[in-house]
Amino acid sequence: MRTLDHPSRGEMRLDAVLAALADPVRRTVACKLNDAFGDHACATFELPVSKSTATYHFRTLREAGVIRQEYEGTKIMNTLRKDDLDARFPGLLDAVFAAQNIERAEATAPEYRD
Amino acid sequence: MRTLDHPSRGEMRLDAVLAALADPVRRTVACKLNDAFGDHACATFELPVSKSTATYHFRTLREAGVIRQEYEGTKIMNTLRKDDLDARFPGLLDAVFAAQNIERAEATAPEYRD
DNA sequence: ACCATACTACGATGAATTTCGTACTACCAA
DNA sequence: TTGGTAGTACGAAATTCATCGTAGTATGGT
Repeated sequence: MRTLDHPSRGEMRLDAVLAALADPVRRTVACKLNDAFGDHACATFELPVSKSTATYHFRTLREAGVIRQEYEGTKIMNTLRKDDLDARFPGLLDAVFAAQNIERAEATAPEYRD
Repeated sequence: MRTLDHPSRGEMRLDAVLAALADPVRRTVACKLNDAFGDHACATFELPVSKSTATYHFRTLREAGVIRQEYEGTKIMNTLRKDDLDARFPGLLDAVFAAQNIERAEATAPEYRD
């Protein structure tokens, strides 16, 4: 059985979490996991990068503690570590997702902001 | 009179804000501006980097919209753009500062976390 | 006018990040 | 057992980032 290393709550570092979420590809992954319920295999994300680059981004998210990755047969199921993140850095994840939704809304709607 | 460019609220990008705050030196600057009241010249921060590197970090923060920089004689006064950030990305700054304080507390106290 | 102060601009350098292709492994299904 | 699927490992290239030193600019003070 293959397993992957994850940081414990206390091992999560703010540097790593912010750096993980600063990248648009990775932030998209985290947001999708937050919106969609449950687990999702890496392949279901349709990221604008190659397969090996996707592997790199998923690993970065996992090592920062943002997602949990567990083998299920030949697939890897990804889940957002929302409870752990909320316990470690309260409000951070929600604020980032809210911010992301604000920008996403702007991208498709007329711009009244400013 | 010398002036410096700042993004408007609507021009602030989440990518840039998160990247700015992901760096420990820059996050320290932002936190100090949040804690200490009012403006502060660049030189008062005692950062663990050279003067030209400090310039680079302050510029990065300004261009992301995190701080405002205004000349005052030969000095530059830095202020946290808290109102603007709160309006643009509600809760983000507070969550980051809270997270930073959690880590800072761990660094000096016995570790009961996890 | 001169000097000191506070900071910038520029160019260089090394480190880290992001990207990819190719080759590989593990697992499942027929 | 043969093949397909899902993802990794590794090495390489391109880009970005963080760092610095040196030289320079504006401002204020003496």
